Amino acid sequence: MKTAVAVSGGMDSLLALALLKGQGRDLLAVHGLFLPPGPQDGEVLAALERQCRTLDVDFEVLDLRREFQREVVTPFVRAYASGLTPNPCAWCNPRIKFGILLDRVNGLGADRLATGHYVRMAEHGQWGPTLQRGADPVKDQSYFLSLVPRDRLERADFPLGGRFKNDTPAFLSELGLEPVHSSESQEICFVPDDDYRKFLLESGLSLPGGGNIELSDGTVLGRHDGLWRHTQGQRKGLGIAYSEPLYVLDKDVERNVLVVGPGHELATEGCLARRMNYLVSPDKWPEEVMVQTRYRQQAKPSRFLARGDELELLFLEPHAKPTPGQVAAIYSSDGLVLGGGVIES
RNA sequence: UGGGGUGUAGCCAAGUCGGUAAGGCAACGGGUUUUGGUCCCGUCAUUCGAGGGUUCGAGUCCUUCCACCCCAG
Repeated sequence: MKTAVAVSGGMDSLLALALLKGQGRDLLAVHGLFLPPGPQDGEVLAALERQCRTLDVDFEVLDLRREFQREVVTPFVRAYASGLTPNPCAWCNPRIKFGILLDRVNGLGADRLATGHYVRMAEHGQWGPTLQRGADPVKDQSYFLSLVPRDRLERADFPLGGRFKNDTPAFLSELGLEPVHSSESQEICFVPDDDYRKFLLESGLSLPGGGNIELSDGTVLGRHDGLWRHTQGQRKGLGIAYSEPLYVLDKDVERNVLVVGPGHELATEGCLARRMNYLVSPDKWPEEVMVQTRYRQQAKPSRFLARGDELELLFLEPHAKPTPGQVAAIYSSDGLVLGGGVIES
């Protein structure tokens, strides 16, 4: 029984590897290649390999660039072009990491896959193994894993789930380990300079052009250069001087109009999520669930109505308008992930 | 051409009995952050349409001119 550990070169996956090694597990470190070749690749791979040798763990490199392009990058670009705001990190987990990568490590003799995510798998009395928020509330990444199917999560290990991110650097140096990448790479991993607009422009896909910026009553305030440059709830970048801050309320794709308004107009009563990934069958859910429609947002209480792979949510507290294309993660009040889906409207 | 109104940073806009330029928006910079966003912090008028005058001191008073707006015609 062997466990594969996905190592990126960052400190979290390194710690995951070290912790599992300390448990005496039979390990295989795997590094997935997702991005087009870069100048530092050779160096990074060599460093990773050295690191694994030090820890006495076998190391494999898996080329998943094609798959990543097909499953994450291309859908990302298409989503923007069609007026949605995609969440590539949330897709990468079910499709790549716990999808294709997990399949590939199976082929290498590992039946489980461990990652450095700050989430936990809890054993619930009635629901069985269930995804749970990480112990560290500021680092919890369960939102990004809510689209991963349950049978996949049951084959996952998250050694960092009970730990706090702040402790990680010190703990690593105690172990005498140093990450290959000194800095955390945030933002979208495949978008250079954190500039998704430039990335879209260079993607070669034809993008919709400019149109009006209007208030919800139809008053024209200005022009935009393409709906894909904006997203619901966004304040910056409108370039409109008004008596108060204006936020994007809606992207009217039909009319190519960006609808904006003051902050209080962002409030909404509910939303519809589709392509639901149920980690716990909704007929077992409590009457009231907690819904998170953005990463790093406080989950809000909500009622729900499940219809097949659609979930209608009725917020019980004021809630900022969710963004179509983003993920709605459903939690129990004690932080167990009941499911996740893609926001439709 | 008569009558009225307005002119303060990119936009909106406070400026009281003259005392040495609020605030909001936008923009820019930074922080937070495994998506987009949000949020937080910081920067942003030696100058108040232009000239002259009164005054120790004027955006604030007087005056001339200019520009724009509205109602008349």
